[in-house]
Amino acid sequence: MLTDHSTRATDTRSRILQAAFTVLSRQGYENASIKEIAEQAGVAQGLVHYHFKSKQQLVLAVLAEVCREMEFGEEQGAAGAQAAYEKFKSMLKGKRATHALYIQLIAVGLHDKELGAGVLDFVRQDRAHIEDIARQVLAEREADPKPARAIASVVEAAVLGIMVQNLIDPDFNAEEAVDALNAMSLSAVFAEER
Amino acid sequence: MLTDHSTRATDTRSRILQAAFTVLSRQGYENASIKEIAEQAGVAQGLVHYHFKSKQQLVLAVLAEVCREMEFGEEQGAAGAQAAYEKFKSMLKGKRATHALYIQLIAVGLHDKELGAGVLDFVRQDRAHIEDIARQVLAEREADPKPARAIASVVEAAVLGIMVQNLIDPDFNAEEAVDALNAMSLSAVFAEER
DNA sequence: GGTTTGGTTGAATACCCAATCAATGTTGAC
DNA sequence: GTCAACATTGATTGGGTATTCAACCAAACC
Repeated sequence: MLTDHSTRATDTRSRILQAAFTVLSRQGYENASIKEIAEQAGVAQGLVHYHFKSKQQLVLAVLAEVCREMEFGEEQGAAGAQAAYEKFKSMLKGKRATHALYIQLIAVGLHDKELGAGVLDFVRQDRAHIEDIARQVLAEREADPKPARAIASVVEAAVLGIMVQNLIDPDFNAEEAVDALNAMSLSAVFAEER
Repeated sequence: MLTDHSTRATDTRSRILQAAFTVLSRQGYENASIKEIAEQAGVAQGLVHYHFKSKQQLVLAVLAEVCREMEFGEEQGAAGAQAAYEKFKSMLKGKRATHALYIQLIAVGLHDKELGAGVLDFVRQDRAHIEDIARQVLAEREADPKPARAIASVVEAAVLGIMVQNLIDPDFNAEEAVDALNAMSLSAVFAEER
C-alpha cells in the first residue's frame, strides 16, 4: 500500500535508525551488533549495510538524529538562559537514553576520527549557542562581552558533567546542580559589572 | 637475580598494569585486546589471565591506578582551592592519556555494572573532596555552608566537561576555562555572603 | 636430589562480529 | 506484459576476541 520505492526505503531507513538508537543507548557501542539492530528493526542483517555502508556510518547518522533531539529553543537574552536551564532540567529526567548514547559517542569518538569530528561539531555548536546567550545577557547588563567565550566553555563543560553524574549516580541531585550552575553563571555576569 | 617468586610476580603484574594503561588509553576499551596488552608488556597472553581473571578485572585494576594518579593534594581553604585549580591546569596539558582513559571508563561503566561502580566511587570521592574545600572557603568567609554540596556538584561537573572538551577540541582554551571556573566558583561564594 | 609451589608459555577452544554477495522479491515505467 | 531499478534476504567469508588448558620452568624447601 506504499506509493513507490523510495518512500518504502526511507521508511525502513528510519526504522533502522530508530532501532540503532534503541540498541546503542541500551548496550553501548561495542556491545551493539548490527545483527541485534537489524532484529530490533525487524529486517535482515544485510539491509542495514545496504542503507548504511558501515557501522560507523550508521552511528554517525544516529548522532545526527541525537543532535536534533538535543537542540534547544531560540528565546533571547536572560529569559532565554532561564528557558534553556529549565529545558535542560527536564531533559535530565526524560532523555537519559539520549544522554547515555551521547556520552558513549564522545568516548568512541576519542579513537575514531570520523565520529570524533561529528561529536566535536556538535559540542562546538552547542557551546556557540551558549556563548550567544551569554553575550546577550552581558549586553543587557551593559557589561564587557569579552568573557562570554570563557563563560560558555564552563557552562558547556558543566552541562556535560552534570549529564554524566546524573547518568551514573542515582543519588545525584540534578535539579540542585542546575540551579547552582544557573546562579553561578549569573553571578559571573554580575561580577563583570563592577 | 630476584629474591623469590612473589617479587617476580608483582613485578610482572605491574608491568601488565602499565601496559594495559598504555594500550587502553591509546586505543580505547573495545579496541584494546588482551593479546596486544600482553605484547606491550612483553609476556605471554595467558599470563594476563593468570594475574587478572578477566579483562574487566584488569581494567578495574587500571582504574584504581588512574584514580591514584588523579588524586590531588591536601592544602586547606582558599589556598587549597587555588592549588587544586593550578594542578588541574597542568594535568590538562600533561595527563591527556589518563583523562582519555578516564572518559573511556565512564562510558564503558554506563553498561558494565562492576566497572560502573568503580567509576562512581571515584567520582563521588572527587566530589566529596571538592565539597570539603568549598566548605572550608565558605567557613573562611563566614558564609552559610549549605550550598557547598551544590557548588561541588557543579565544579565536579565542570571539571569533567573541561576534560572532555580539552581532549576532543584542539582549539579549546583550557587555561581560560579553568580561570573562568575559578572566578565563577569564587563569585558563587561571594554571592552567598550578601 | 627430589618434590612442591607458583609463575609462565603458547596453542587450542569456542565464540561473536562487520561486511560481502548472489539470489529473490517488489515496484513503477514503458 | 516485460524490463530495469531498487529493496530485501540470509548464508558466507574472513577475521577477531576472551578465556582455558596442558605442559614447562625455576626457585624454595626438606
